[in-house]
Amino acid sequence: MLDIKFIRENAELVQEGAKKKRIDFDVKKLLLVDDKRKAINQDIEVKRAKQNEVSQKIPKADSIQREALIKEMQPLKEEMQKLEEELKGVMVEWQKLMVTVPNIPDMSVPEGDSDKDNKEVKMWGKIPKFDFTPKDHVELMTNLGMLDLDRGAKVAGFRGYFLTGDGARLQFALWQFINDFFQKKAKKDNKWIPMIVPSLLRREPFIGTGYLPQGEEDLYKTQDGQYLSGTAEVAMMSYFMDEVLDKKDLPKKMLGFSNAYRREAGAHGKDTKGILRVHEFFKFEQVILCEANHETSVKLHEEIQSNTEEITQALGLPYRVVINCAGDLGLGQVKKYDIEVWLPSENVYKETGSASYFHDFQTRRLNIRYRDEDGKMKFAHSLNNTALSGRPLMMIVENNQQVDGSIIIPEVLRPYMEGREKIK
RNA sequence: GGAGGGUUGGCAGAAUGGUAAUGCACUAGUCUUGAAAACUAGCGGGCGCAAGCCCUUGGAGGUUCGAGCCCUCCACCCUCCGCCA
Repeated sequence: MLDIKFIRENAELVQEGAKKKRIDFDVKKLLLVDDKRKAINQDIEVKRAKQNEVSQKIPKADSIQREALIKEMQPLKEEMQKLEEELKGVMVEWQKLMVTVPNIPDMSVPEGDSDKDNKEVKMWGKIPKFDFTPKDHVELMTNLGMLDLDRGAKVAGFRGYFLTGDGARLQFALWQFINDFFQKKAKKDNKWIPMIVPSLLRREPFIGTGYLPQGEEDLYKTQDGQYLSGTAEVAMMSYFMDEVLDKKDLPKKMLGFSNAYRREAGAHGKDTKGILRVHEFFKFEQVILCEANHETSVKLHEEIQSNTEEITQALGLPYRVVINCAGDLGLGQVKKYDIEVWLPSENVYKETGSASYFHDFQTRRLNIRYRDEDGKMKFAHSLNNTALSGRPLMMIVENNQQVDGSIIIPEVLRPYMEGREKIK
């Protein structure tokens, strides 16, 4: 959500931003509705001032005057009721338009229509060269008893899977590694509070983070009206919903762990093999709330990005970083980096995480504020990045495979795997 | 599932249906070598150069000239009972 005042004063900028994001949005239409809103509002305000004025006289008046005053107020009441009815209609339209106003992409965000236009900004590691025909993770993991897709489908349906034996152990090892990684960071700046967060959530957090009302069909919904979230971001960001934070506690840095549920409604035929695209997985997520300052947002954005790169490097996974083009940005995002890890079986880099910042787009919706030194209330800024999604597991398997089908365990994970070097 | 109680500013906490006290915290100023204390002002949001006006008591409706207060529905919190683990 953007400030309507800001939109009014920067209509052109907002329109340009929408265009750059390839989002169909007409700022003029909103401003027209807003004009109507303001006009009716003003009319009501004047009438209400009159009403307040007379109402204050009534208790002090004698009974004859009182009768007269009440009689005088009756037509005013009817007029106001009519105006309020009218305003209600305008407000419905106004609200509807307001939640569709996209945040403005940063200057450094490249033009483009889709993820094909994302720009590579960094590459790390060596793509493995195999002197044998590499296998995909399905074959490797199934052979090693790490993954059971047949029973996954039998029990959970399409895209269902079980991680078994060393598959489960390796996944646990990754989680422990991530947790320790951030514990070490926490020792330095006393931040990075670990949290285990719910994924069965009320509607408000999704509206607040910008996943609803647009993404209705991407989410699972329960018969009680809650939704299952596709990322811990939704719950973590909403943790401080409707609260006022102490400025001295900022930035808040949180490391959250949760289930992630994705309907993948638009991706029925896509990535149907293996566990690249699944309906349910676990994920570590970094979320930061900071002071309302662009430079601070940018600095922390780089920080959470570098955290994820450090992790990926520690795991020895070759990756590249792309800056998302404007057409590939979400409604609220100002700028986004994707980190993509090399997937040998498909000969491409595949996304494993995504780092974005929002300025106060989310916090305005979620009503997360802090009191600044000047005594004023301000909406905080928010950012988030994946720390570890479900994908690195299969990336490790494919990149570290040996000719005999065994898997070299990344050194940093060995302490969590009884010191073993290989899965065979 | 049943019964009852509750939700007011950053926090605590008042308000016979007559238009949101007060305290604490916070910010600025005065005083002070500095701090504390004391004093003064500000301290939810919007419009306005200003005077000032409007909105704001969990949310949505209703009754009324006027609703924090009365009525209806909803959300959440607490206590007890039942059920399950």
